[in-house]
Amino acid sequence: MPLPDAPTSRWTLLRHALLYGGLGGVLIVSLQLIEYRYLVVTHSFEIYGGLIAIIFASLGIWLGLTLTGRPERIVVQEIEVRVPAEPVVFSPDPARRDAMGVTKRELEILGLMADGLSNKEIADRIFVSENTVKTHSSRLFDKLGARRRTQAIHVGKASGLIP
Amino acid sequence: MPLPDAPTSRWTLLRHALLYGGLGGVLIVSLQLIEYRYLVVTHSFEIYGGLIAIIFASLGIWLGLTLTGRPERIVVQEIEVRVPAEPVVFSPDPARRDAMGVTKRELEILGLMADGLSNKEIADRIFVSENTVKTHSSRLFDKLGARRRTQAIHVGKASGLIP
DNA sequence: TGCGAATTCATACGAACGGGTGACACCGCG
DNA sequence: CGCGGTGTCACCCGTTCGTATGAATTCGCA
Repeated sequence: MPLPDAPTSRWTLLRHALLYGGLGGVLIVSLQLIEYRYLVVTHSFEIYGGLIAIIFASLGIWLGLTLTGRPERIVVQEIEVRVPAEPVVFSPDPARRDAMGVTKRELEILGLMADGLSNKEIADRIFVSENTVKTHSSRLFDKLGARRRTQAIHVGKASGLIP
Repeated sequence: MPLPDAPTSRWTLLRHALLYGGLGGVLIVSLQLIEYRYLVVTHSFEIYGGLIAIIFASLGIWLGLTLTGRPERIVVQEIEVRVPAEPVVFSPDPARRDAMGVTKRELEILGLMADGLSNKEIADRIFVSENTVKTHSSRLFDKLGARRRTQAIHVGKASGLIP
């Protein structure tokens, strides 16, 4: 109950409801068939009722245990073992750069883009005109297969071009 | 559209449960009525069978819920998480989110932004209009102190809002 | 049950962005 | 020396983005 995002989703609930209904229908039909064919003789009601009672009681118990979910709470404790991982200082790897045909200037602009700078701000930062930044970024987008600067940043990070 | 992200309030859950339960009940009752109208004379025991089934199923559920001792087992699983390259397996931390007053929807949009999607693509992805995405992102920029989406992504990553 | 927050949608407008093209200069290499 | 790659800059045009404003609806909570 205290878990708001319990694994028993709405779908699970619905599935159980459907399963229950379906099983009930199948049982009723099959029991009727059985009764008509083999137990129609005498005193079938007792057998019939008994079977229904037993089966549905079992089914109910199973449902009671299942519907409410397993009464066990699994607490997952994550123990983080930090392995060296990436070097803290990002090294502008020329290999990755050349592999994609990205020039130094383009990579530089990509990094400034990732820092959230606009074209104008980038232009002022590296002392070129805004148009120059545009041409660089256009070529960069071509090489990265991106259509937006955000996409270029995403690809650049995924490719290890920028930290 | 209710994607699995939505919290799906308890009320909605309850409503669906009641709906399907009610449907099942109506089905059973109507079936029994039909049966009663045409077969009550010769097959009245089937009604009793149904009653027995319902009663024993309820009894079984009750049994399953109460009689069977259900000790709450707390299973603590300790998992060693080795971090190779990327920082940590990112978990959407509501604390960080609340600390900056960012709503779930805004955070969701920020994440899609960081994946390089345009407003239109985000709108299509989460089934809202582009204007809605614009509204969300505007408010998000206010809260993050950003003026561009790239800047918002940068701030979001620096703040641990997004991986 | 009422209220504030959250979500949704719309319109309009200016700013930023991206594509396309053309141009010029520099540098290294054959 | 020509040639390709790179860097720089400009213009135009269409798209996308961001802002402002208003409003309706739903949700969560007291």
